[in-house]
Amino acid sequence: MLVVDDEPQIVRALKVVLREAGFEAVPAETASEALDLAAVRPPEAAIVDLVLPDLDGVELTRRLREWSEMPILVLSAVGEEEQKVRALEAGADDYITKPFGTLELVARLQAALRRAGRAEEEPSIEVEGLEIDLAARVVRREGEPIHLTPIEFDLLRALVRNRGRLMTHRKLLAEVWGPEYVDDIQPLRTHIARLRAKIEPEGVAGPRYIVTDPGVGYRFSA
Amino acid sequence: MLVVDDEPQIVRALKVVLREAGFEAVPAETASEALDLAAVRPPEAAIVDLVLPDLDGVELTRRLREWSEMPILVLSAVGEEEQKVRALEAGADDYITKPFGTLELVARLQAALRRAGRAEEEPSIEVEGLEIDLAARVVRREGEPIHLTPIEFDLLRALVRNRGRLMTHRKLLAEVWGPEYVDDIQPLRTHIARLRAKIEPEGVAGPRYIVTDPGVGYRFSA
DNA sequence: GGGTGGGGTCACGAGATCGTCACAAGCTGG
DNA sequence: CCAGCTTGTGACGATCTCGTGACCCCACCC
Repeated sequence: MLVVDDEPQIVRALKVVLREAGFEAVPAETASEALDLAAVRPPEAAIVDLVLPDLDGVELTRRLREWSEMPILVLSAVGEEEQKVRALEAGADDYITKPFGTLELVARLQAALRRAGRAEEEPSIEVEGLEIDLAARVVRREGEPIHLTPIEFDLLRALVRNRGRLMTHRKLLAEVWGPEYVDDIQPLRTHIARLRAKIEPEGVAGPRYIVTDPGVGYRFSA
Repeated sequence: MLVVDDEPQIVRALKVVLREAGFEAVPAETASEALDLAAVRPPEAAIVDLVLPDLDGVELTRRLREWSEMPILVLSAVGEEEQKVRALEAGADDYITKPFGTLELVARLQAALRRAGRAEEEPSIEVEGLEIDLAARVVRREGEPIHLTPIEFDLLRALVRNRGRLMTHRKLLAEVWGPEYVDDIQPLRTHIARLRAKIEPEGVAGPRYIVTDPGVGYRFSA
């Protein structure tokens, strides 16, 4: 995440906000520095202030667009319409006027990333040889695809989405079967057994991924 | 260009602005009317007011996103941050607060359209002897052209564009037949069978390309 | 009017999936 | 050590889902 601004306090604020949202901020003070940084290690997206010491943000946007399709957000204190139009026509993905809410900034950034990176953005999880792609609905063990029935997959998904955390019997039943089945524990046991038979490594004593918390529920070990 | 707003003067203003920018505005006064219109003839993009008589703009956005990836711009008089975040998280591409400049609106609309079109598909795909030219609507097996009916081709295209990923019955039905047919599974089965008869190699046990995930949908094996 | 191609509907056999049950094994507290 | 509980698991039948061939309807074209 490239952050281009010559005001240190803005950069510092953005760094904090972005880190909280799970992004790493790479700062640049000038347009030329930004272009150099982007060329060396292409960032996932750029946040560009309109006012910079050398080139302005619109021109920087244009230069970046010559070779990159990364999302670009332009920040500015002035809300003048002509500037917005120029920035957007230069290829910016969004134009945000200061003062802006940090939540809004993050939301707009994520909206831009969602648009741009649908192909690359994979909610794919890998844990020690087990690979789970929630979007594609594919599970692989050591690269080999494993076929799971709908209930098995839903069960695994519920556990993986809360990996590390304990899922009570009732929670799992409510999520997979529906809230009216929270007391039907036996089918849950059966399906956990079937799921383990498919994903757990053979020949090892005790389950590796899905561990039982006796009397309470199951958890996916992180 | 779908315009959803219950205030006639806004709709009239948008119509003029959009026509000047080269777009045709299709007006809808309520969310349900908008959903119906979009289902019958999918627009290139939608401009949605936050306040509507039936559902609010955020909910409408969510409904549209269930089956469409068209650009959606949300308009609102209130500039409250929480609303913006909700709208963007629901899948909106931009959030514009009234009063807005018409030039800005058009610029943001065009930015959204540019982004949407940027993710162009590869026009031709080949997988183990099966060659699919999306642009020319031609399919070849071992170099021999195969004739597919419109539905068969749309079905194959939807599967191939998401190869490796699972396509649920509902997704396929929404994409090929339209969102109002998401429950008509039987025709889907029939057309999958016809499509397989044309593209799958003969004499081999089990389908090579289009595999079934019982109870969930189909996937094009990668 | 007849022919043709596309697409929906139906019925039925085959197969996959799921819940139930029975039983063995393990843990726990007395 | 034993009774009582929970858990894991294999077998089995009921049920749901899928694939498929036959049929019909409709629009279009000669």
